[in-house]
Amino acid sequence: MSKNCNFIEKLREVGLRPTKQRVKMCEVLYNREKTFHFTINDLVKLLSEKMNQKISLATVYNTVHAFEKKGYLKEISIDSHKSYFDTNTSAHHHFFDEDTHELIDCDESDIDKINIRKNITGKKINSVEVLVRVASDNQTQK
Amino acid sequence: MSKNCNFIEKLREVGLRPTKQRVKMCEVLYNREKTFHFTINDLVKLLSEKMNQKISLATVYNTVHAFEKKGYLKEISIDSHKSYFDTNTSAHHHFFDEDTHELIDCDESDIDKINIRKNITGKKINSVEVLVRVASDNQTQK
DNA sequence: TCAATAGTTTAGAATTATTATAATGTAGAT
DNA sequence: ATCTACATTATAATAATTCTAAACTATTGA
Ligand SMILES: [Mn+2]
Ligand SMILES: [Mn+2]
Ligand SMILES: [Zn+2]
Ligand SMILES: [Zn+2]
Repeated sequence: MSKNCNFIEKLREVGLRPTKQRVKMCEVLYNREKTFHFTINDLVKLLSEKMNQKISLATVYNTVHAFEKKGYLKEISIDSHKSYFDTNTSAHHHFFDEDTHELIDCDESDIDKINIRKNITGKKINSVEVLVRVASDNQTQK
Repeated sequence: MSKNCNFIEKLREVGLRPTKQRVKMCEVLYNREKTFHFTINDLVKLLSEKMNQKISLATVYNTVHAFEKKGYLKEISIDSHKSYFDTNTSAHHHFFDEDTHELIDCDESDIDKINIRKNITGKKINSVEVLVRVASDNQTQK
């Protein structure tokens, strides 16, 4: 979904009722310049800051999964312990900052197209994604 | 750890007491031809099949994490909902079969070396790993 | 306009994976 | 054989997520 789009209309278009919770979540998720990467916890915190009435945790989960199913969010696996989501649903690569636990999108130009030479019989490739883990390069004095 | 190595000696070398639970876990994990990819659940099932006395779940977790800390297991993130481990601790890429939830190692020759053009100030690259998701290519008849 | 209805929200309970606790057991040293 | 630090274990605790069922509401069409 694009910044400053009419979320009420957009939700209707994809067959989701434009409730105030969903509209507010759209605003928080999509009214921004750049891709947003978040955990459910991040999102709950943001929502409680930006809304007078709190949205229930169950609704946040329901809505995130509803948006994911409609193709407006994508789940990213970087940590086996919690789920990360991404408002950029296209195929793309990531940097993951192991200090801050932040995800950063790669541009097309950052990494060449990956060429897969192996073929698994009877299987087709659904996605090819690179994860670059980075961390502070401060050395402990030697 | 290599196949048919002396696990008792090996454990001692790295400062882990060679208890019967640890030795049995070594056998199950490392006495095989190929890399072993598993979840804790897989491992518990295997162990209970191959051992008369059962190993407690807490011990399985403790031991897996002990082996990971010593560099004999590596955690792989493909699914935010459970942890996968890998007896191949070197830097390498994976195929993930979304039908069977099986991980398959890539060889060096399967994917060219990834060239990262982007640089994140003050951060060094710890790892670059590719995950290729595959699934059955049966089409629903058109 | 205003019920009827289907879809939505919600609090709280349930489930699942994982970690912590603390009592018991044991490998290796003396 | 005894000691002691380290390990194992059952169980409880925690954390993330999903389920449930009752209350609520957006939309429809009489
Ligand atoms: Mn999920
Ligand atoms: Mn872990
Ligand atoms: Zn992204
Ligand atoms: Zn592997």
